[in-house]
Amino acid sequence: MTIGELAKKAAVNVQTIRYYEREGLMTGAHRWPDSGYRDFDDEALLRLKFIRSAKDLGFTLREIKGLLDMRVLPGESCAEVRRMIKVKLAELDRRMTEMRRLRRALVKLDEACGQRQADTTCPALWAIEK
Amino acid sequence: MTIGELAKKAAVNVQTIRYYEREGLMTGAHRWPDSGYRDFDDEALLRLKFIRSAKDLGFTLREIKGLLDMRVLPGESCAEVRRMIKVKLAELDRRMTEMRRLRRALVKLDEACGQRQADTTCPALWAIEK
DNA sequence: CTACACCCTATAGTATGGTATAGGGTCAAA
DNA sequence: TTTGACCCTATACCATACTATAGGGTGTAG
Repeated sequence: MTIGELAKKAAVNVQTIRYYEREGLMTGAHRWPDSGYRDFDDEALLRLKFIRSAKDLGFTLREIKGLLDMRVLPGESCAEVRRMIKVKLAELDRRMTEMRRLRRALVKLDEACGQRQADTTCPALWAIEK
Repeated sequence: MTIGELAKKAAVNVQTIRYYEREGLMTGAHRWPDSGYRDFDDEALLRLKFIRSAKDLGFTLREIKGLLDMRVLPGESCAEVRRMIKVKLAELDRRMTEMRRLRRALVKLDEACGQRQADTTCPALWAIEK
């Protein structure tokens, strides 16, 4: 598929795909020899969707590149990759804990809002988290 | 406490606190009349820590300002705030689902790495998520 | 009373992650 | 064969979120 088709399917800007290529996140797309047009396959679409969802989770492009590069080639040891996976899992767990904390605070604020007297002020979110 | 003490306690740069003030995230600190020095209390520290942890979760400063401003004053209705809380909760839940998905993919990659033959290549992370 | 670590404002500079534009080539339908 | 929607590279520009610097004042320990 062309870069325009890929962009449409993944709901990203064409320039963004070219930018990801420059930054080494979308690697070596096949090119048509005559026109020089890029030609993407379904794997490229999966890869691009992965990049977007990881970015949505707050990972930087550098971190996402790290995730994408987590591959062990034939003959190599996987010790290093497995160590990196451990680090990423710990980070993910830390974030999920923070998310649950914020979630609890929002629910509490909602309850406090529902029960408050008309002449009082809602508590602040930062004051709810402990 | 002075801005330097606050910065140290929250592990942020002094300039960052002044920047948050300009952007309306750290509101009206008390000032010493003679020197014009800012004077922060423990609430300011809580507020600042809240900003940092929300930022760590991938929220933009604009969104964090929205969270901080979610207050209902005496006499006002809380309907609008409660609607915003609902939106934020939905967003948080969507992100947590994505995080669990990435977590599962990482665990699977770890397993695949552990079981692979020495002459094969590890699967890619983007290919594991379905 | 001076030296040094702090504080102030204002403004400039940086990194990240795009987005837009200029200037030009390609391809398919009418 | 021309027209319009696409593609290419290179470069400029933008918003966000800081971070540093210039130029100046404050406060306290020796």
